[in-house]
This record gives sequence, structure tokens and C-alpha cells, in this order.
Amino acid sequence: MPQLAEVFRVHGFEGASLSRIRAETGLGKGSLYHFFPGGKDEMAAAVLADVDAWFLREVFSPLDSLPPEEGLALMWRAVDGYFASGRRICLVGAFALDATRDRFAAAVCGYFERWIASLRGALLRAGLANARAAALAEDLVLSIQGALVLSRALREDAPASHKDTVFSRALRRMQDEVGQALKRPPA
Amino acid sequence: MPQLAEVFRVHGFEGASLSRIRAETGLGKGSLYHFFPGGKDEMAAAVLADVDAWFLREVFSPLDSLPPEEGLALMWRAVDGYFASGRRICLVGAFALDATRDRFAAAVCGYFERWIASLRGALLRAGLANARAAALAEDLVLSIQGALVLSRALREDAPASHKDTVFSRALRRMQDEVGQALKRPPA
DNA sequence: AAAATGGTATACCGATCGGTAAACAAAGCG
DNA sequence: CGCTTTGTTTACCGATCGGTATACCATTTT
Repeated sequence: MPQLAEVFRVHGFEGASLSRIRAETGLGKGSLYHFFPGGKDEMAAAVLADVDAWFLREVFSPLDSLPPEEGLALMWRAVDGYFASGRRICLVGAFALDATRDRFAAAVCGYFERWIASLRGALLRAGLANARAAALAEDLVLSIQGALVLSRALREDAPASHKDTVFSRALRRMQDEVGQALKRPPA
Repeated sequence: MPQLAEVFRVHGFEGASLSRIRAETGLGKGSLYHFFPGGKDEMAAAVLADVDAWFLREVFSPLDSLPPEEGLALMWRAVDGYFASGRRICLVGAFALDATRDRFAAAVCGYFERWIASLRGALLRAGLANARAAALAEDLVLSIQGALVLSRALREDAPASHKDTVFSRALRRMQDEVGQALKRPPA
């Protein structure tokens, strides 16, 4: 399943041909269609569900139920780890850009809505005003996606130099932004 | 050429099959290969060059040569118009996400580097400190890309309601950020 | 009018696409 | 042991892929 996800991440939905999937997973065509009778669509849907489950467990739930500061700290760690400091992109974001979005509209839309909602909730509980929490939550999720795009565009996938990439810089900037917002009185 | 660009934008490089291109442009296969003997790669390269030229003319050059406030104002207008308030995505950003990036690495990388550099230059000339200008320029370009991803993910391509979309909100927030940075002494 | 030019339409190529079917292997279980 | 279940292999399907070749058409040039 991780390998399956990787194929979609690297090549996109259209670019993830069955032969590439076979090569990456080592499974024959028959095996793939045994597990996913619905074909490529079902594979992609399963991967999306898997991603969603991971984020639900590692990001959304902590944001919802833990003290906001803890939840936020966990989110930054999880995001930096999951996206490999910008070397790996967001599958959902990639699907959102092309026509693939229409096929998996519910999953794509739900993923981002949920993320923003959980983040907004945590920020609210951390003391931010309603409007400010909503705006900041949206801005943070949006910036993460943008950082992934830019990080990949500038070819920062060198195995070394984890430190000063666009993604790491952006992540630090976001944390600062949250920190300042929580210290200061809501604007 | 605009139609050609649209096919790549909507379907991505892999999803932009020659038959779809033919359908969209109305040209026969022969005509396409007459103008682009190099096939799909050359078409995509031409589209990328076209996009780059447009941004050079409408965004980068104004940022470089006009007074910074004017250049910035033009950029916001151009960006909002070009991306149709979030209803149209950035072709270069989309290419950057999947394996297509490797094929057009130079163009993709150059596009973003140039954008950030021009923006940084304008911010510098507007009075920002070196580090702050660089960080803000990166953050703005990154946020635009993120706003496009999120805007599409949340299906905000309804023809009506131009006003309060994720993209419009994000654009306004960025303008505020720049405005505040220019007013205040550099942090 | 003849020839060359710029562009188009069409048929076709091998390769690969996503997907199906059937034969087969290996356990699980009575 | 036989029988089913679970999974894999393999061959194959029609459709479509990107790309080529050729014939054709409309100008323009000579």
C-alpha cells in the first residue's frame, strides 16, 4: 500500500500506469485486480482513504482532542515527517490540481475541509478570535501546500541539506506566525 | 496556443492525450506535428515558454522596472486575472508536482526563481531589509500556489461568487501582509 | 500554367493502455 | 484425503497511446 501510494504521488493518477504500479509493488496484474476489482480507480480511492486515515490519526484527532499547543506541536512534527521536509508531495493536493479531482471530489474536498476545521478548532481553543482562527487555519494549510509545490519546483530533493529548504523555512515561518498570533491579543 | 495550454492545465501532462488536444484545438494530427515536430514534449515546452513570456511581460518586468508599489499593484491584478480568481490553476505548479517536472526542470525552476527574485527585488527597493524581503517574496509566491491548490480542492469554480473564495481571501491577506511589512520598520 | 510552399486530413504503425479470463499454486479445513 | 478458499501467473482482449507517412488542398511564386 505505501508503494502503491508512492506511484500515484510520483506520477499522478494518469501517469500511474498499471505497468508502473506492477513494477513498483512487485505484484502481478491478477493480484492487483484481486485486491482491487475496481481497477485503478479503486486503488487510488484506497490510497486516498489510507492517507486520510493517517492524517485523521496523526494530525486531525490530536488537534481535536489534545490541548491546542500539544496538538499543534504534533502537527508540525507529523507534517515535516510525512512530507519528508518537502521532498515528498501531498497526494491529495496533486490530485486536486488536474481533472483527477472530479473523480475523487469528495475525498479531496473532505481532506482539506477536515484539516482546516480541526486546525481552526485548536486555534479557537487556544484563545484566538473566531474570524482570526478561521483565517489562520486556512492560511496554514494553504501555505503547506504551496511550500510543497515550491519545494519540488526548485528541486530541493537532495538527500542531504535537510536544514535550509524552502519547506523547512516555510514551516518555521508558519510556527512563528502561530506563536505570535497566540501571544498577542487577537487583531 | 491558449487552447493547447488549457488542455495541459486541465488534464496535466500525462492526461493531455493527443486526441484530447485535437478535440480542444480542432486541429488534425498532421497540423499539430507540423507546428510541433517534437510532439507532445515540444507542445508542452512551447506552452511553458508562452506562460513564462506572459509572466515576464505582465509581472516580472513591471516588478523589476516600475516603482515597487506600482509593480506590486500590477502583480496582484495580473495574478487575480490570470488565475481567474482561483478557478484556473498554475500550469507550472502542476507540472512541478509530478514526474513531469524532471522533463521541464529548467523551465519550472526558472519560472519560480525568476518570480521570487523579481518580487524580492521590488520589496528590497520598497525599503525592506534583505532577509525580510527574501522571506516575504518566497512566502508570497508559495502562498499563491497553495491558494490555487486549496481553491481547486474545495471546488470553488462556480462561475458566480467571485467575491469570497479561498483564493480571493488569500490574495487579500497577502496584500495586507505586504502593506504591513512596508509600513512598519523591518523586523 | 507549372512549381514550390504552407498547412491539413487520413490512414496507419508498434507499443502500451486499463481490464478480463483462465489455468494454476498453496494453504485452510472438513 | 478431497474440497474450497485465497492468491498468483500468464496470456490475451479491444482501445488508445504517441508518432509517422503520405496524399491532398490552397496559396503564392516563377
